[in-house]
Amino acid sequence: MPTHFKGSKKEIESLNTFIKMTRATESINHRLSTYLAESCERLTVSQFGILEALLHLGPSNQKELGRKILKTGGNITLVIDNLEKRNYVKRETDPNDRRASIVSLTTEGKDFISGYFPAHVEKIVEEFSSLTSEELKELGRLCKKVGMKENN
Amino acid sequence: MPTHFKGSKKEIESLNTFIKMTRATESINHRLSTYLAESCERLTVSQFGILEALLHLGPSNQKELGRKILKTGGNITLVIDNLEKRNYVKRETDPNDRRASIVSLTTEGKDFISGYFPAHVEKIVEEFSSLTSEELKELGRLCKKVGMKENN
DNA sequence: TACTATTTGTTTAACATTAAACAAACATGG
DNA sequence: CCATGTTTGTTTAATGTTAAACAAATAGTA
Repeated sequence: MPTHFKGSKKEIESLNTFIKMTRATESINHRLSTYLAESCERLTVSQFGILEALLHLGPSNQKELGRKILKTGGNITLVIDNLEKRNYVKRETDPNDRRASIVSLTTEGKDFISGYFPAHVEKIVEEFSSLTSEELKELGRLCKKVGMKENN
Repeated sequence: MPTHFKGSKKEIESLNTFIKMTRATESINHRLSTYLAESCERLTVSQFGILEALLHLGPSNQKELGRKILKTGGNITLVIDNLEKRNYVKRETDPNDRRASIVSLTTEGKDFISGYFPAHVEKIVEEFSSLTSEELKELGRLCKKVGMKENN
């Protein structure tokens, strides 16, 4: 559903692209999130994000994890609390800095995420299956170009 | 930060594009949301979304609004409750269907949203200013193509 | 060494978000 | 007309999300 706004060509095009981009991202995430919740009772996208980060980065402190998945400190605390409850991760005080804790995957967590990840990848490939290889690359390039705006 | 995943070319490209797309959308939304909260004390993106929809569609029931901004019924109730508290919207029972309520902008809400909206547009134009006209259109086309996947 | 600035995770408050359950109202079909 | 199915908004429970405030720990400087 395009915007009802009446403005310059540039304005309308920008608004419409923003809407399409937001819609597409939300749709994909919704589908991924639904599939995830079905595959592992009520696991959420943010919890998955932490597990994924730990799988690839290895044990990390909360600050690093927050930076990796772009969430705030308070949020990380909650998400990790809930993952701890599920016994997917454990926290240990960092011997080098007692303010910090090192978060790592438990055996259970490792088993889950390494088992699930290929299905996750499969799902994502499926989400972009309507695009050609060239289009996929171009979409990535354009998103990166837009997202880089504030890095200058 | 690209994925650490080792897989086929298609898989890696899909994952990377997904990450870029998500990152870009979140960045833009974060900046818009910050600007919005500064412009009107603690107004949230979802509240703005309802106001925007009402500005363009006129008085609507909650179901329509939920469909327009792609949020669930329970969430709409909360967001509108909070907008009502700010006296930006009002609810009236629909005379044709007593289960439903018609939500409309108050004078205050109308003043705010019609005054703020041009700045919102300006911000979005700015967010996409790194793209050429052609790129902007192409980004929109690709996002639409991806997002349409589940409409078949 | 002492003081100040910075950092790390936690807590708090307010709001968002979903799925599921529910009640009232409406629509449909026999 | 009545019974059944559907719809609309609300409530509930669980989780997410942010900014701000805070305390403990660390780093830097005089």
